[in-house]
Order: sequence, then C-alpha cells, then structure tokens
Amino acid sequence: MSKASTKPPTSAQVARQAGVSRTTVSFVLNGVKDQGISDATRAKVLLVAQEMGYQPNAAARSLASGNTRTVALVIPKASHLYVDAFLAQLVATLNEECHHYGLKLLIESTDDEGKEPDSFVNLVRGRSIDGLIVANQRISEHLHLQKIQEAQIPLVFFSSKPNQPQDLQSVGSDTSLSALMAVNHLIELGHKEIAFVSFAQPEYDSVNEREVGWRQALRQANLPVNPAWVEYADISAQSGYEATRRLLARQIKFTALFAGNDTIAFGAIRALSEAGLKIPQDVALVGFDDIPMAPFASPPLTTMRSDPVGLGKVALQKLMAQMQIKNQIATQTINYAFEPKLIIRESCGYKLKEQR
Amino acid sequence: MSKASTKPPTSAQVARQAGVSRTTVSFVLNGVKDQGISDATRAKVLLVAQEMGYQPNAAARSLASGNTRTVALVIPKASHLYVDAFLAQLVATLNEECHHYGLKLLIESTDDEGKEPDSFVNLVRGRSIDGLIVANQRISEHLHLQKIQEAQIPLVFFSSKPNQPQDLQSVGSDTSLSALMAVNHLIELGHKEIAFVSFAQPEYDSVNEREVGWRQALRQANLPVNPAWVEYADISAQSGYEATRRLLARQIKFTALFAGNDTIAFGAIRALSEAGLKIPQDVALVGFDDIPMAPFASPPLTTMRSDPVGLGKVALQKLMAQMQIKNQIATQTINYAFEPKLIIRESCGYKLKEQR
DNA sequence: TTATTGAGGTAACACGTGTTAGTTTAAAAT
DNA sequence: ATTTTAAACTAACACGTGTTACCTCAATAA
Repeated sequence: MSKASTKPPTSAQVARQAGVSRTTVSFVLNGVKDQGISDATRAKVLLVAQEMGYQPNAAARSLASGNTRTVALVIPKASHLYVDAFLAQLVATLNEECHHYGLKLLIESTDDEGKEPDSFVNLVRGRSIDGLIVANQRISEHLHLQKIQEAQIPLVFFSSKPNQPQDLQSVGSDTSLSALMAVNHLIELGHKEIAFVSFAQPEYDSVNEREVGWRQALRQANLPVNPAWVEYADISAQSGYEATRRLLARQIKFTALFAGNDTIAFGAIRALSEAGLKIPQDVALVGFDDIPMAPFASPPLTTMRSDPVGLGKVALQKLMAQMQIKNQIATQTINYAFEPKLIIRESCGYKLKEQR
Repeated sequence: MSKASTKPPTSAQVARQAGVSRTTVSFVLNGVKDQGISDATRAKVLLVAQEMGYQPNAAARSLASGNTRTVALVIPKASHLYVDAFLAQLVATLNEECHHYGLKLLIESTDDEGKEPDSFVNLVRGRSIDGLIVANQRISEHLHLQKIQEAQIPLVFFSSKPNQPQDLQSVGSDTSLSALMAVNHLIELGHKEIAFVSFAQPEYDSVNEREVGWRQALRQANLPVNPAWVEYADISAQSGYEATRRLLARQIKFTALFAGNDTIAFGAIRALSEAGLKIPQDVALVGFDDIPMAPFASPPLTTMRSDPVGLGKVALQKLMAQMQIKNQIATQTINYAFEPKLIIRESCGYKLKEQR
C-alpha cells in the first residue's frame, strides 16, 4: 500500500500478513508434506507471498539447509570461452539446464593470471557450491580431483575415455575413436600422407586422445606415421594458422590435414590458402566438433560432430544424482552414449570425388 | 593430525587452535585495522588458518554482512553465448575481472524457455547478488531496469548511446557512429547501393542504432535509402545466411553489404558465394565487432572493432563503485570512451583498389 | 462422555560469521 | 606506586531460514 520498504520482506512478515506462523510459511513454501496444512491455508500463504514479492534470502536458506543450489564449471581459462565454441556451447547448455532445475552456475578457471590451480577447492571449502563439473581435464589435475572425490564432494568430469556408461563420475564420448573415424575418412578418400594439428598441448587428455586416434588410423591402414606431420597449436584460430604455417615450412609432403578442432581448422584454411594450396584439391581437411561456424568456412568444413549439449545435460544429471536432488527425469537417462558422427561437407573432397 | 573431518573447519576451531578468540580471528582475516592486534598474533592466526585450510562459510558471511560478493550478467539467451562472439568475450572478461576482485559471476537469461523476463529481479529480492550488469537491452526491459534503479540496486547496463562518460549507470560506445563509419568507408570506396543485414530484430537498442547509422551515412552522402535493402536476421551465422538469401531473392541491385555483426557476415559470405558473387569484386562487405574469427573469414573481414574487453572492465568498475567496493584502480579509470575503429582487411575491397 | 484426529500455533535451537560493548592482563610510562 | 596503554579477551546480539518438539483447539468418532 505505502511505498515499498527498501529491504525485502522476510518470512516472518509474510507470516504476519497471512495470519499464520513462520513455521507454516516455511512448510508451505518448501512443499513439506504430511504436516497437515489445509489447502485453504496453503493457498493463502502462497498468495500473500506472491503479493509481497517474497523471495527467501538465499544466504539464510543456504546456512540453515547446508546446500547452496549452486554448481561450478571448472575450465582452464576464461578466455577459452570465445575461442573454443565447444566450450561456449557447453557453458550455455549448462547454464540453461541449471536454471531449469533452480540451480546457479559459477564458472571457475584454473589457469588465469593470479589464480591458484586449486582455487576451485576453496569454493568447496567455503561451501559456495554443492558440486562441480570439470571440463578439459589435464593430467596434472588428476590429483586435485581425487582429493575432491575422497572428500565426498559431488563431482563430474569430462573424460576422453569414458568408462562404463553407468559411471556417475564422468561423461564423454570416445575421443580417440572419433579421431580415428575422421582420419579413416581421409584414408578412404585415398590419402596416405595425413598431417595433424592439435588445438593444445598433449598434456590435455582430449588432445592426446585425438593424436592416438590419428596414429591408430594410419597404423591400421599400414601407412607410415611421420612425427613431422604433427604440430601443436594453442586454442585460437590464430594459433592454428601459425601452427599450419610451421607445418608447411617443413616442406614435407602431405595431402590431407586433420585439425584438432574446428577453430584450428579455420586458421589452417587461411594458412593453406595463403600458401596457394586449394582445399580440398591440394589438401583435404577434416575438423573436429562441428561448431556452429563450421558450415560457414570456405569451403564448408567436414568435421566430427561432438555433442556439447547432450554431454552437458548428462553431466548435470549425473551431478544432481550425486547431490541427491530428485528430478522428474529418471536416472535411466544417465546411461547415455553419444555416437561419434562424421559430418561430410566440402573440405574433405568427398563430394568432389562423387561428382567425378 | 588425525584424519580430516568431513566438515570444513569453522572460525571457532581456528580460534581454539591458534589460542585466540573468534573475534580476533574475524578481525585478522578481514583485515580490520585499529583493533590493536599485534603482528605476532596476526601471523599466528593466518598461519593456523592456512594450515587448517580454513575458508569462511560463504552463506554465513553473506548473512551476517549483508553482501554476497556476487554479481549477475543479464543476457537474452544463454545460447547467444556460442553464436555471438562479442557476448562470449564479454562473459569471459567479466568472469576474469570478477575473480580478480574476489567476486563471483552469475549469468542470467531473460528469454530462455520457462524463464520469466524479470526472473533476474528475484536474484535481487533473494539477495543472491549484490548488483547486476545488463547486456543487450531491449526497449521492453527499460521498465524493469528503472524499478531496479529506484530500488537502489547497483546496476550497470550496456547502452548504444552512452551518456556522459562520468555516468555510473551505463557503458558503451556510440553504436550509430560506428555503423556510420563502417558505411562511410563503403561510400568512400565508391558504393552507392549499400544493403544492411542486422543481427536481430530492431527492438534491440543496438540493432536499431546500427540501422540509424547506416541510414545517416547514406543521407549525408545524398544517396537514396531503399527500405528493401534492409533485412533482419536472427543472431546466428545460419540466420545471416538466410537473411542474405532473402535479400538476394528480391533482385534489387546492391554493390555493398553492411552486416550487423561479424557472425552474420560469415553467413552472408556463404550466401553471396553460392549466388556466384565475388567478395569484394561484386559485393563489398563490412562487418561489426571484429570477433577473433574475423581475420579467418574468406576473404578476411573488414569490420568495426568494438571492445568487449574494455567495456566489460569498465562496466565492472562502475558496478563496484556503486557497490562501494574500494579497489586500487581509482575511479578515474571509469571515465572511459572507446573510439570506434575501422579494421580494414580484404572483404571491403580497399586493398584491391589500392593495388590498382 | 471421552479418546482421537486434523490443523494449526509457540518456542527454541542450529547454521557460521560480523560486529559491538565492556572487561582483563601485562607492560610501559609517569 | 600509580596511571596509562596496547593487546587481547568474553559475552552477546544480529542476520533469516530450516526444522524439531511440544502445545492448543475444535471437530469428529467411539
């Protein structure tokens, strides 16, 4: 009626306004059953709470209940968000899904300037979060993760070599298999000298697995594996450009290139073009991830589809299972395996060959 | 000594271990001055806290102090994160900066399925956040923002028409000026029929301002303004592709195209290529934002540089000023104006012309 | 009439920290 | 020997909610 007070209403004020006790308000708003609350009272309380714009104080609720309804996503660097579209898709999906279940999402990085690699542990210690999802795991981080697991903190990490599907701790698809499929496609198109530009250093599990798949494909086809065909980029298109130039500078023949991810592939396209090489006629190219930009490369990028949306959803489901949050979607959804899928566009030369 | 208890240590436990009172622990850890605490005690407390891995309970601290050290970024849709590199850069920057000042960042969307457009207001009501930054403001949201301002909640929003630089409420650069500069560049190159494909509906301020700049440039040069030259895309490269195709289907002549952002430009490139048009020979192209991918378009994209990193930093500075957080970087940094800058690459045809 | 049940109410503690007010102790200064 | 001061201490309340234990009152059932 009068002007709104500057401070938000408390549950006590709601109780007074509705003519009930604070306990009743708490029961109603939290949907506690079997406390014998009539429908009339329930409706009344809900109405008054609505009218007063009541929103429970998050800190008080968290302190009393012991959970924060907040989860964290751990990534290496915040800046990867805008150079790695896979990560951006993952963040977007997790954010949406979290909101859907009334959770909040924090993004924590391990490698940014001034950050301790284990700073995300403090979030756990300070009870800022109820659980965490770790993407882009590195070998050096295994120890920290183990500690957290031992401390019984809900945790899901992205793995390049997923274990059993019913494993509650990790999500992922078989990265080396995907890479193998990508390289096999090039082999089937007749290529024998296939280079590989990764999107980061091999200390990252997922980088390493892609290289493993590349090597395995060549070996299975009885093709030589030349270490000079491998080059490591950073995570940006720019670094992919530079890495491909280093590769070209070696003057070693290769007729196809497997790029560790699509962003790197964009850099490779420019490096190859500047060198006067035509894609796919002179060098066939296959990327990885099928980012939204992939169809808009010149030529449109043939690439392995990964599934940030599906993986993000499953990761959250698994985390919620550990957090013992009951949700409508039953736990069977958790057994999820994404089938690696080759998306054939033009950069691999398949369509060119077909026309012939 | 014995195995670590499953619950994190409290300040009372730290106090006992260090042989001081809980009050002293609180003073030391919060760096309260003028309470007469000897250096020896201070060191002792810090050491013990470190050894015990003490991290103050965030909820308790928040409840007692009344602030959460958390801010929210409000965006239309979470999915924009991976289709709009400007937004991704902004999120990454804000995340980094927030961490640097010990703040946490939440991302809240207004348009996602199942979200009320004013759901971010609940974050404020529930005292989940201390302040908020609003990007991609729409006209329909002005009302909500005003309410929040009136409630004295710290708020910074991105504006396409920034007011005085000392304004604490908004950040941004002059979008219509940037657009005007982009179109002027095309006019200087001799173009008279210049189309415009925006990255969203004109209900977004920033979309509208770009169109204003486009129109202004044409008018100033006494060139005709044909409404049929305008087409609205969604925010994805795919939608840019489709919008450009719609434009082409109209069979109206244009020799240059101003794309509302770089992502759209990627879509436009493909649409033009498919139509057999060469860039820049047949259609010159200028984008907007200078996203990291822009140099890797084919041809490399001429574009207006915007400044998500700088704007993000300033936005947070302004927000912190409202939140009365004292920080080393003095308030003078807050007076910041980003100069719109044209980045000339190859899609506009400038270099081609120069060579002639 | 008496026991039972449903629908609440009241009172209280717990959660962990910030913060204030008033007290104590030993060393230093007068 | 007395006063002052630095460096602590103890005790207490506040923050808002979850949750439990116990009490009340009316209506119904035995």
